[in-house]
Amino acid sequence: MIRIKDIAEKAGVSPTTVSNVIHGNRKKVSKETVEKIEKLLKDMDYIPSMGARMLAGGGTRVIGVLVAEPDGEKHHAEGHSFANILIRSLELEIYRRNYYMLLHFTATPEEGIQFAATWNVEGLIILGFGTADSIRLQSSSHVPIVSIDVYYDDERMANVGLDDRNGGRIMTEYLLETGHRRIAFVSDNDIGVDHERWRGVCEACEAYSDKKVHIRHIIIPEERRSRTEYYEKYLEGVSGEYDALFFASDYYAVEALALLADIGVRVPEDLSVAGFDDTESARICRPTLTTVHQDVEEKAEHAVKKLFEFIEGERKVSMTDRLPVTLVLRGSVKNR
Amino acid sequence: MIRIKDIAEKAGVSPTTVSNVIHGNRKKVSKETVEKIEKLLKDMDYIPSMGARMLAGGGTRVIGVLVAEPDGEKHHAEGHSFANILIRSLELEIYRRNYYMLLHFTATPEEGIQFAATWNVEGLIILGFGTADSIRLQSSSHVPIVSIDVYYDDERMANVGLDDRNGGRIMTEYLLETGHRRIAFVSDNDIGVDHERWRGVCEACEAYSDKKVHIRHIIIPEERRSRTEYYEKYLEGVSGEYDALFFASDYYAVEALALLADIGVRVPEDLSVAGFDDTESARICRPTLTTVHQDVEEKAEHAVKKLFEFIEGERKVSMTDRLPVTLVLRGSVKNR
DNA sequence: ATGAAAGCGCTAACAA
DNA sequence: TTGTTAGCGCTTTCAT
Repeated sequence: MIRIKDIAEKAGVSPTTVSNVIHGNRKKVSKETVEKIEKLLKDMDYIPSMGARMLAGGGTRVIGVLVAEPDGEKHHAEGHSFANILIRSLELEIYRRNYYMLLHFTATPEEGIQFAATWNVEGLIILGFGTADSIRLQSSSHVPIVSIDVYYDDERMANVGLDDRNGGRIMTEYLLETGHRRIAFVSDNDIGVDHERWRGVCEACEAYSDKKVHIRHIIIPEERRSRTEYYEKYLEGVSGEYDALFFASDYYAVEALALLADIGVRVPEDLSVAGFDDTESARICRPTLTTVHQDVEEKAEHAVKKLFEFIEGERKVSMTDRLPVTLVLRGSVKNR
Repeated sequence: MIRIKDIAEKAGVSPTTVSNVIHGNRKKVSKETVEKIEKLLKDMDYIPSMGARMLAGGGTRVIGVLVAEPDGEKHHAEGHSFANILIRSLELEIYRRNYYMLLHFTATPEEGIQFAATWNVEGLIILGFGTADSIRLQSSSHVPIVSIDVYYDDERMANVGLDDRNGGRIMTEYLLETGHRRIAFVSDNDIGVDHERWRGVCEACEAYSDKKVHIRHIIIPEERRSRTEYYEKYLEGVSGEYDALFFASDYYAVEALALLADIGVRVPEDLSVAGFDDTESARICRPTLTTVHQDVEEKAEHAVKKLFEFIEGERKVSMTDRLPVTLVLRGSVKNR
């Protein structure tokens, strides 16, 4: 292992000078020295020791990414297929800035805090946590934190999410315009993101001229088994009761598409179906899924950008950013 | 921040003793002292400094996970939906052993090596790399490395993968038994994993009594656009030419299912379709997909277990492990 | 423009 | 069973 000291000796200068060159403090070093050292650094294949760096207090260059681990269940990991892309994009963005990503799946915020403290991370990106847990994390840690997809009562927390309400609204407007009057919004909860999407649904209906609109929010079980049981009971009658089913995620929508096909309900002829997210599956299923598009990579980029604004001491970092969503029209919705 | 020194002072002992308690060297410390220190550690909320630990040479407790970044393309990330679960399972296993996972998506092996050296990782798990890159990584780094899903010419590298050949074989045997005689194996390459699966296909056919069997290996473009174009040209005639299409991944199989539906080819009536992996999508598509099941979590567990056998100096670590696969019969294949 | 020196928190070899 | 001590490689302050 080549140390700064080794380079210094070879160059006939002091370790301080080498350190200065490494950190680009070029005002303190003569041009010739800089060049000489830089060549040596390369030739001798110098690789910094993160341990020493961390200890010496130069910053750890570690960003922690905390992913909420839904208590021992794995179905979630499968459902949220974009967590994959998100994590990848986060790492790309973090590494681009010469930082490193320490990824941890944590069941409790407390453990997450300990994790962050142990590594003395310079910043934290958290995802999948509820409001309460996110606040707990924010308040018990003093490093910059950016959360993804959380809704706070006040707007003092740094967060990047989607314009979920608008997503709910534009899809519902579209459904209304295409003649749907009995619309069910289907999600597995009524908090955070899904609550906002549902509010968007409501707003669109309230603003609509034709008041003979029926909407309902159906909450389905999150756990797959229970959900299947639920569908076995209620899916049969659904096409008589509703014109359109608007699911809070493509995952649920695609699943429903299959189950509807099983019981002979034709989509979109008998019933329209819409999703949210625009994942790969929305393009691959049949009929193709009309859905609300979100740009996951943009989300990651934005979150990292924001985190670094914090880290670099930017004063006026916006708190909650809601990235835009767009409508993607495909085959699962038809004019009535 | 609470240091070992602080705890030591409070307890009236030396830092060494505290360190010993922390590391469970209980033979060197009296029982009362252990208890006293442990209480203090908890009460004062001691959190170790990884930087200091790394520097002092007690091991970094960092495992690097290197994921090959297919040159700038993102379709891959979407396709391999199990990378998600794999990474999560890896972290869980690593953390269970009180280690930390540093995740990095790298375009070149060289960068990966630098990454590993910078952090002085105690071990490396690599995935998505080809044979050549994997060997390059193995030979230029002196930490234990376990690769996932790589095929080496010799068996000197530590690797965990699937019994891919058997997977290809059992599916093909099943197809033959159910009366299929013209079978195409479809993948986007003919190396590594896919090559093995294809060999399995061949072996099954060679061993089959009825020799009037036609098999072919079709290579489709990896890039989605080109693949779509390819399908537009050739998919039309496929049901006349083959009885069954056996795809090297569920992802491709499900995609084909949709495209076949588009052009009016009925699966399984006109043509049987099979996949490999048994991902979530195989259950959700219609018809449901007959496929070869692999256990991704087991793969992760196994890889980490193996890596730690190396780290702990185990001499007789097996080199290549091939985890079992099983047949999953669903609706996309029918008796002919 | 360059260097000397202190110290970050911890571990481990050695002493007591 | 417990303590003393010497670094690990780097950054940073203060001299020069």
